[in-house]
Amino acid sequence: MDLIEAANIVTLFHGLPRAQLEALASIAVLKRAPRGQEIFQHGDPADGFYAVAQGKVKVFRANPLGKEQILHVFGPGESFGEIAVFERGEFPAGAQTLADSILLFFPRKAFSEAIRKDPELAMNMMALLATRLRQLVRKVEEIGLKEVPGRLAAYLLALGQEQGGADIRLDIPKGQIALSLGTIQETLSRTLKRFAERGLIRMKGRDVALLDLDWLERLAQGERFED
Amino acid sequence: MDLIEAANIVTLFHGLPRAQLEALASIAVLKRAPRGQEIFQHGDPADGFYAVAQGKVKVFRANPLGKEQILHVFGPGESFGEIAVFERGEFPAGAQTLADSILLFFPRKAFSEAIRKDPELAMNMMALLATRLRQLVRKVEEIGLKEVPGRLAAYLLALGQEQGGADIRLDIPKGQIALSLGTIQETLSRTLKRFAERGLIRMKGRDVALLDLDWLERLAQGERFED
DNA sequence: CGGCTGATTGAATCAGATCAACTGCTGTGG
DNA sequence: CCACAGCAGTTGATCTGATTCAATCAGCCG
Repeated sequence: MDLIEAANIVTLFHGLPRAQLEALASIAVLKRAPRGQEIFQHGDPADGFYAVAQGKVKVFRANPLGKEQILHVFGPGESFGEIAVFERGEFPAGAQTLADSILLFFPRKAFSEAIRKDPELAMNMMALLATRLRQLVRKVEEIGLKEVPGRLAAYLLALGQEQGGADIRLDIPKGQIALSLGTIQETLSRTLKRFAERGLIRMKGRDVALLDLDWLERLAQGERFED
Repeated sequence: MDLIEAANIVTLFHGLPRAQLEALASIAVLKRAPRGQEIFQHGDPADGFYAVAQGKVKVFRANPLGKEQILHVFGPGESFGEIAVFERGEFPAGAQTLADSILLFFPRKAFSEAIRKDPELAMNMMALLATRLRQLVRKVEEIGLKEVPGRLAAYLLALGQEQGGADIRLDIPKGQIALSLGTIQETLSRTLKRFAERGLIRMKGRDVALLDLDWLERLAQGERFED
């Protein structure tokens, strides 16, 4: 995979003319990172942002006691750490790969110039930041307002959308899903089991079949899960 | 208060030349809203964003059961609802005044053009979105990772920064503070009492004196509150 | 065949929510 | 100026969802 090819799949760059794409590719640095590799830590000096060409990266915060809250898991085409471009300073969260990955790194200064010169790119960036903002708003809502069954239902339905069907495959370990939902592995395990017992889903290893979409939908809306 | 004067205090517009400021003021609509007024609801069609010239506005999400999570409280100079500029669609949260307020409304279309034409304004907007993102990341961390005492300590310390001293005055009702911390009034009341009993703070009505900054700091870092 | 990581299950515990009653303050109108 | 309505805040008793601690199990790879 070469730089141009990699840059091409970054959604942030969609709709840009070829020349501009090449210019961006020329400032990018290709990085390979095996599964489990740390990209940056919370508090590291932030002097650029990343895009995922291949693989999976989680962005998270952790507290001193070791508990962790995943903010988002990014896949191919998505970028993360954009805050670093506009605010000098430190990354507000850490990032680590969940699979062998290929990343593009865009140094702050060079990218900042590119964006100042190209209004189209700037608009794309603002749209991206707005989307990210919306995601986080949803996350705050989920964690602050819904109980675990509601969050799980929302997660499963989102996966269904993404994978286009009611038969889905969990793409990351359950423990990581739990951290993303603001809970822990044990609780997730129990909740999945309850879902299965009530006929909401059928589960076998990492494969899940969504059986009662209607009920899941209601749970995701915030309705209580009464057995 | 006239439009220009109002637009001048919006931090998003800081550093812009006078002419540009006037152009922006010319597309703005001045709105007065008494305390308790709803600005927009979650799900309303979003065709512009707002800035606070005077007063206080809370932005929040609520679930069907009536529970509410405040995302942020905005004061003079701050703007909210910017997502509406870049993503057509619906507001992802609701907004309501917490005090008699004067607001500026910027219609999506006109502002969108302004931003496309003025790279300086675009950079300001990106910086603003990045800041907002950082705030939300912190919020997710607080709610997902810290217990109520930790969140409260962080809130009090932030107020201390803001008001420049260890003697602070709660600027919104305690019930609203609770909703912002992802808890409820009763729990907040009890936690404040515990803080006072341990000598962390002294409280009289809405006035709070921060006595043990060190301990508060440690709590805000995520350390447990053992009595 | 161990050995490791991921996952499940059970029992005990706890922080915080809920329900309910009560206090105190403030502004309004007789 | 007092009485009363109404909201904000406090406090107590109880309940519960979720975490914690601990043990066990399943699957996979070298």
